[in-house]
Amino acid sequence: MNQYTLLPYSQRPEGEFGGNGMISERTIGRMSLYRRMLVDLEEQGVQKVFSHELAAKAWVTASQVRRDIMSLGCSGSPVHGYGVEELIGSISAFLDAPKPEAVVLVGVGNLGRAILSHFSGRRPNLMIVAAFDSDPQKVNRTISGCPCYGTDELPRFAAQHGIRMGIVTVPASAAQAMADLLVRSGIRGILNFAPARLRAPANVYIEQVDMTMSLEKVAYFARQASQREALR
Amino acid sequence: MNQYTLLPYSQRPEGEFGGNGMISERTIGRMSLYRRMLVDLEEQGVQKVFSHELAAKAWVTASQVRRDIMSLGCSGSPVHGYGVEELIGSISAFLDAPKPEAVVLVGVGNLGRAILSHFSGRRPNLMIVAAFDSDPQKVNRTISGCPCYGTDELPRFAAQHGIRMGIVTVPASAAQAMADLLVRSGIRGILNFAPARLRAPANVYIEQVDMTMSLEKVAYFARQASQREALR
DNA sequence: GCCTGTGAAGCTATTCACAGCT
DNA sequence: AGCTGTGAATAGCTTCACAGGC
Repeated sequence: MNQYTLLPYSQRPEGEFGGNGMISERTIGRMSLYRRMLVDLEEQGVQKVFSHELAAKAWVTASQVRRDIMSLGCSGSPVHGYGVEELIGSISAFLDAPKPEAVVLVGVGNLGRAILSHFSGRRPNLMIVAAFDSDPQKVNRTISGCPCYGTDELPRFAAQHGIRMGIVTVPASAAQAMADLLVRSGIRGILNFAPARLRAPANVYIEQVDMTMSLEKVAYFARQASQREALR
Repeated sequence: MNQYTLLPYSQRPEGEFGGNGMISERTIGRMSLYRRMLVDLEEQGVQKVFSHELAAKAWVTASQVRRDIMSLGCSGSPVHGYGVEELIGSISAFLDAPKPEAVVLVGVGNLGRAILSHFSGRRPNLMIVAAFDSDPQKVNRTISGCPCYGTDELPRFAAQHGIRMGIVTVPASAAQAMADLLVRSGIRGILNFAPARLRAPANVYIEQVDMTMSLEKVAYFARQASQREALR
């Protein structure tokens, strides 16, 4: 048994993500979702919103919305609902760091470049400030407005800029090595697009985005749906 | 209340995805994961595997692995574990359609192109056979080995080729319209990368890949981790 | 009437724990 | 001794249902 062995919930190091009394991982995800919807509403000039309206947009139940908002410590009026601006403020105060945060990306392939351009200029408080790649052809260039360096410069760069988050878009074969490098560089959260389960010490949060798994899930359920229809 | 209103579990149209007696959505995802790991093992010449070995690779518990395999109707020997090849066969028989399936992609932007090249030639039984875009500049070209057509040709193409799955990589503002188009074209499963909650009739399965939400989750938990450390 | 806030109930997913086997 | 298969227990998440308010 090494540091990476999965422990049962009860034995995991105290304060595991989403654990005891804290707000759950699922709820955090929905907060992000609600905020996006609320920002849309605000742009449309809407000032008040009912839980069932937000629920319809987010494709969850109204109870769920009320629970989530409750866990924020926010409250609404039975007559007018929740204040859109106030809610955005509360969610942001809860989700975001006090200052904008810098993020690095490792692996400047097709997917890496797509993600660079996807996030470039999007979130002002979550910015990809540098990309890293082991291919000498790619370093010391600017890609989608983002400077690209060699992976050997990552530890120094991360320390210098106090980076806490990294995005991994290297091939599966290199993913674990890059994750280890990120962890050694002081990173505390990794968003991984490589089709490999990364392991890291318990104090590093890892979010897996597994497109192959997602596509296979869709394939399975699409087939189920077709078959059910054929039965009727 | 329209066709898109979210119903409580108990009232949803019978045979909802993952419902009654069926194998759960989570389990399906893990099947895909296990298979990938098993294929790796097979390539390394490994013939037998214990639940705890697979569990360590997939980053889940051994109980979980045994349960999942049980739900496949597969069984192993207490002495040697599970047969790698046999397990791959059972998972594939369960997950895959009898024949290779064709998939379309809508939205040939940066992300669309990245996904085209990501999946091109990868899964032999899940192939993106065509891409669609409303930009006339992009149509009638080949991108990453995949022909690109105008979105107006989608219904005909889908009907002709019996397409059941679509990948959406258009901007959020166009996503719902494209989902509607896919549904009208007979699609039964959508993998959506746009930061918008798509709605579709209950017989269409939708998998959301929300990169912004994922990144914000990572940001939140990375910050939590740092703060916990600072407390010590 | 129609909303919020929330305790209680219900449901699902995961893990425990151990019989059974070799 | 060490594994699988699985009923039972537990944990976690979502929804119900209703009091309280305007």
